[in-house]
Amino acid sequence: MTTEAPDLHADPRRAALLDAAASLFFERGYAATSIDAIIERAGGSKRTIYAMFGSKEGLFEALIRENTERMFSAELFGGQARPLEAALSGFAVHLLDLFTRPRTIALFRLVVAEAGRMPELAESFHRLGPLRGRHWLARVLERAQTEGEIRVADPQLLAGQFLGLVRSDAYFEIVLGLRGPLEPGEIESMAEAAVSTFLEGQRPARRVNAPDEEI
Amino acid sequence: MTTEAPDLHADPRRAALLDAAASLFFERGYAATSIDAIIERAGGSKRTIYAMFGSKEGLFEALIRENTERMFSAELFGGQARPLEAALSGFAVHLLDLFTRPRTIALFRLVVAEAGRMPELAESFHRLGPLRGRHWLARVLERAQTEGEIRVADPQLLAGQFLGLVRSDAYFEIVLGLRGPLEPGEIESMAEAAVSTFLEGQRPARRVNAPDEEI
DNA sequence: CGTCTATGGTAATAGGTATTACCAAGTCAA
DNA sequence: TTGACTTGGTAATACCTATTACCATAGACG
Repeated sequence: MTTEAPDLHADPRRAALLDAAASLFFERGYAATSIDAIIERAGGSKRTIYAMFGSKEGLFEALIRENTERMFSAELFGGQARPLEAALSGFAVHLLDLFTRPRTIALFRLVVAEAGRMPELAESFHRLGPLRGRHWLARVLERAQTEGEIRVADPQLLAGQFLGLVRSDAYFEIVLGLRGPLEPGEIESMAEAAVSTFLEGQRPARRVNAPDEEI
Repeated sequence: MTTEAPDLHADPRRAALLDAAASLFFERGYAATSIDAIIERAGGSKRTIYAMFGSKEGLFEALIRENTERMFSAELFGGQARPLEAALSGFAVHLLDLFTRPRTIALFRLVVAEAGRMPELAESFHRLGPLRGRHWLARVLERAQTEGEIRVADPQLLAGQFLGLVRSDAYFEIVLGLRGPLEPGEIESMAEAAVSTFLEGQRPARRVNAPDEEI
């Protein structure tokens, strides 16, 4: 009883139930996963689930929220902010690494699948997860503007552009299960390519100097 | 018996079943939709469904395939290819319009939800839908390279970058149900912004001429 | 006219579902 | 020891599920 968290953490029963439920929801989806199956994997009694989470949907919501918070932990979005090129590269690598992990993909699929029927769930996933990254990025872009490295009309819109550019089409394909998670080398080259296009564009005739161009 | 298509088209029973099934799957998801509910909405008998599609999954696959083909009809990806800027703008507008429609979003959610359990379904959705757009775009970029408008190392990768840039973060948010479909004005300004960043980049210090810059 | 096939309607099969109830066993503090 | 509580285990409730079987009708085709 030294410094006890109010609700979560350090309840092994609760953690076991959430773990079993997460792996089942991840592999079978929400509707196809039964409370019986969760109990069969975690042990214990259904009463415990209903006492702790109220309903199947309550269990699902708690699970999505806590997994989102754990996966998108704050350290990922706190790197150096200067110089801009390095900040963007580092952010892009973190983003690709995090977003393309199998567990992150499974979580995203689950949220997308139920987004039409559980709008608050999708909202909380976005707020606790991806939105934090976009806000951090927008702040970086705003600071770069005050230092004259870039001219920004709308930092949020520009941050959204950069996010899309980094994910490119590869994220789309991974979400669809058409390719497995990315190799570290792929992540780095995709991040470099995204930063380059974002800053310099693809029309070389208008570039003054193109530093590392192959002949 | 003049020019009869081999399997689909012009079978009103089949069309009614697929229509009812589509709207139910779209609003409830795959697992939560029952054959009984489909029959209740479309009329007829369950035997007919099993005679025509073999199983619930067969019905689902046929429905996804045919809806994908219809929504991503070829005309959308056949516009003018020159000048490059106009081609990219037109493509971006079409892409945003198509991808953010409620029916396209519902279809995508369904495919993503089952991508882990029905990989061939996701593959066929991608091949019959989004992939066609990327191939068209890659060809446009390749042609622009031969005309000297752009320098392209890997047309497919660059096409993927452009697709991500156009979708930006807005598509992500629409898929999550956080904002409704885009207004035509939004679509056009997002498309313009994407083309500009793609071609010119965001570092004005290195640009030689920036045509329409506000003071 | 008689088949043949496709369909609608109903019911059977063989389960599975979320949720609540009930009861025995354990846990903890006073 | 007493009481308050949280659990595990089992069973009941009141359905819903995909799939197959059966039968009567209806239209098509020779």
